[in-house]
Amino acid sequence: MIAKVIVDVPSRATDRPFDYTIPAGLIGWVEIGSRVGVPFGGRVLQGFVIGLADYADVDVSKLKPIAELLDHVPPLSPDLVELAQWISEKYFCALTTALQVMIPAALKGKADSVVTISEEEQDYSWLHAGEGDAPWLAFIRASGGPVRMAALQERFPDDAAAIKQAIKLGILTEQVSIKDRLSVRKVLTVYPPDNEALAQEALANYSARAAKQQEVLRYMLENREPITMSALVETLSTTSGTIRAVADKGLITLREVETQRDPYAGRNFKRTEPLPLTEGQQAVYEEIAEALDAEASRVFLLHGVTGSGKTEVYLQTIERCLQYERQAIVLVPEIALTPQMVERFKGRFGDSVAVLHSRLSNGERYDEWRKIREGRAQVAVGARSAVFAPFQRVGLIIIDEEHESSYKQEESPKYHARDVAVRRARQHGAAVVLGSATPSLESFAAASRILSAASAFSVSDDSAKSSGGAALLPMPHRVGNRPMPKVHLIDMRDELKAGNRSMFSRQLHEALLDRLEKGEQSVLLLNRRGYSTFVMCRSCGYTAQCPHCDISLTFHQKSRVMRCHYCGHAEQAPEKCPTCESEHIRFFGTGTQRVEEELAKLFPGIRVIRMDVDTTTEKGSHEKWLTMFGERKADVLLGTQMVAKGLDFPYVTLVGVIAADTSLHLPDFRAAEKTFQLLTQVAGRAGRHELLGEVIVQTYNPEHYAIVSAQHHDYAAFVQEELKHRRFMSYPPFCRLIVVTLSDEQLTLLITAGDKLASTLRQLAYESGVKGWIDSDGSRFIDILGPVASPIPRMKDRYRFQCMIKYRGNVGAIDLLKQAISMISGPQGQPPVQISVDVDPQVIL
DNA sequence: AGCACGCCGACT
DNA sequence: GTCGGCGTGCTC
Repeated sequence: MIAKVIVDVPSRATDRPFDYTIPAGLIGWVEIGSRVGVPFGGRVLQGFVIGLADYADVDVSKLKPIAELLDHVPPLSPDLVELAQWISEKYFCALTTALQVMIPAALKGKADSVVTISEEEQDYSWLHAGEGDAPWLAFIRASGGPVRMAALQERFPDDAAAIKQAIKLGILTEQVSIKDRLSVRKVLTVYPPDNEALAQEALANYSARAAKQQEVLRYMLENREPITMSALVETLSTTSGTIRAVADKGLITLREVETQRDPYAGRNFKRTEPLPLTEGQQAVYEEIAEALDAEASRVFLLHGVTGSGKTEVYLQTIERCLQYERQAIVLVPEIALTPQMVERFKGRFGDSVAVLHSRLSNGERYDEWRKIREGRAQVAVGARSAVFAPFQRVGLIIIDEEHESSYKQEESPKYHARDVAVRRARQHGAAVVLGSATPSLESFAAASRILSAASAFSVSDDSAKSSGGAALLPMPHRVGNRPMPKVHLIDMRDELKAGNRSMFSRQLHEALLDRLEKGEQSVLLLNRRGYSTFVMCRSCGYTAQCPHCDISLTFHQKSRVMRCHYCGHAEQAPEKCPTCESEHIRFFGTGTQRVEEELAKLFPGIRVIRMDVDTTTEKGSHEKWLTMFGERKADVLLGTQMVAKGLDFPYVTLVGVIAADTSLHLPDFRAAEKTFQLLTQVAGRAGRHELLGEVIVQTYNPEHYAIVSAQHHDYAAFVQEELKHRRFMSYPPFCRLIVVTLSDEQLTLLITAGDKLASTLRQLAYESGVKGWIDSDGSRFIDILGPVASPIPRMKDRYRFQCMIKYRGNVGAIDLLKQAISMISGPQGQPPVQISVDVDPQVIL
């Protein structure tokens, strides 16, 4: 039996299966999806088995056996291995990279080796200048067994060469194995007496001086249940020493017991029952239920206005799904994965919910993952990567706020969770529900059949035969028919004309004052996308730039340090301008900070919670602020994007947007869409309950369609206008994009390679039979733009150029690109410069 | 990615 | 004469 193994080296040259024999002892254990340690080029690496075969593809004499099997149960299943293969092809990454994102970081094994002395009685004094054994050799001898290589290196850092030599000469034998980074958590547990008669007797005869010990013993005899040491200490208000003393007498037993970490341990989630559905919810529910009943892999776009009760629909469709003994995955944008959100799922489904988010420790995430794989959880709620939750039979995948760009991973593999979800659902015959108040144009186009199916959904690229597309399920009304909040646009140019130079318009000022008097709460959004805190000289215009990347340094108030977001370079902020020596160097602090100061000035005694990167980096701080706000310990919640998502506070009756336009004019074709989405989302935070809500939007572009449509809660109007622009400019959803970034330290090399890639690609496209490569009817075309300097032209001392490929229809763009790259690469496939590919990019800044 | 093999400069 | 620079090639 031969195992096809993908080794954990993410490079083009090794991105293919290598064959290994399976040692007799492991036959039957090694499966597709197994994680193994294999000898590879003189060392032992972690690898994944992606196939089993009777015969090897290479000469049998070259084969080596698998060195070890790393898990009893394979961490991946065949369907996930297949999904990884799809990801590596579609998103242009090494297969091992795709496999790695599917397992928790705790299982990313690293080689760990031990050495032993091969022949004990030899005289090795010749190894070093002195008498007898070298100190490191003596150390190994003294230990009497295998010594960890890492320990040896740490203790004898100067003898690395000698130790290596000894291994080579066969004096030392090295044994390598893969060690996981995971630690199983153990808890010291107290067990009741085995011998009750003896214990009863001891209890009666306990020395009067050991009352506490007696109490411990009595407790254990009465309760007869194992209890953790810490809990026992707490209940009897004693010390572990006392308990140990009882154990030393042999009356009770102490044992280390493996436990699961539960990040939500000790939290009681109030059980909730399904709510009666409104007519609109019911109709949507039935559509989805029908697909669940039929085990049909269908995609639904649930377009529900803010406050229309999407979550309740999710909960009830999940319940339906669970009835078929199939599992459900719920994806939520990281930032919306708040305790409020988790509570709703835990409240309905209790312990069968596993929660996966980035704030968990490696160990916690591993335990939640195991809970899923071992069938103890039926529902997984999590961010992007939860789409890989290792369920056996997925019946339903829900993607909440499907338009969020955080579903696209920006590092390799640069996958989009929405597209992966659709693909995974197809494997399992599962339904996909994409929910949003402001669907992405791509999803909306797919659902409303504006375009031919083949160009609509990313997934339909590889199967023109599948109908692609999605079914549109609208929920246009709020629960209880609550009105949408009234949105006022304030033209800030008029404010300036009227002599108001403050960042608050007179209307917003008044409204804030009003809420303060009534004791109601307000949310203030500072739309700060694309604007960071930087250092600038007011006299000469100098701005502090990173010496390695062409980008402004970000100023951190606390430490007065300027830092580069891309490479981490940091330096002290200067006292005076380094070019003109002027003292007028200004630090433009975070926008939110300035707003906070202004608020304090205008409204003395106002209680403000500020949420931005500075105040929410600490673990749990995000929750802390929101809880405080929920308890009405503040009048105003001020923040960036993060205050716009999924929050639901009954006393919020005013939402103010300080500058709606900041994201409108970014050089990104999605700028208008992002602005519309943000305004709509944040407006939805107001008046969700009994109290009516009001929204005040300050802008310099009160006639822009993105802002006007948001004012009228008119998604359809926005889409109609935006689609016109997209069609005219040939952007998604009217075509698909691939951005290829080339980077190198040498500019000349880079330019040559860039030109070569683009011309090769154009030639290939021309030859590929897309006649004239721009098809006149527009149903199929491919267009190659560039190379041009990237928006960040230099990063980490490397220059960057990019090409953009626009295409539509089944033109095999990814294959053409693959071909072109291999044509400009060397014989081993080594590219002349570093090439990184982003398929369906979300941010084109 | 690492590591070995291999062909040209400054040293005991 | 050798030690060692890192270019090229390979890892089942």
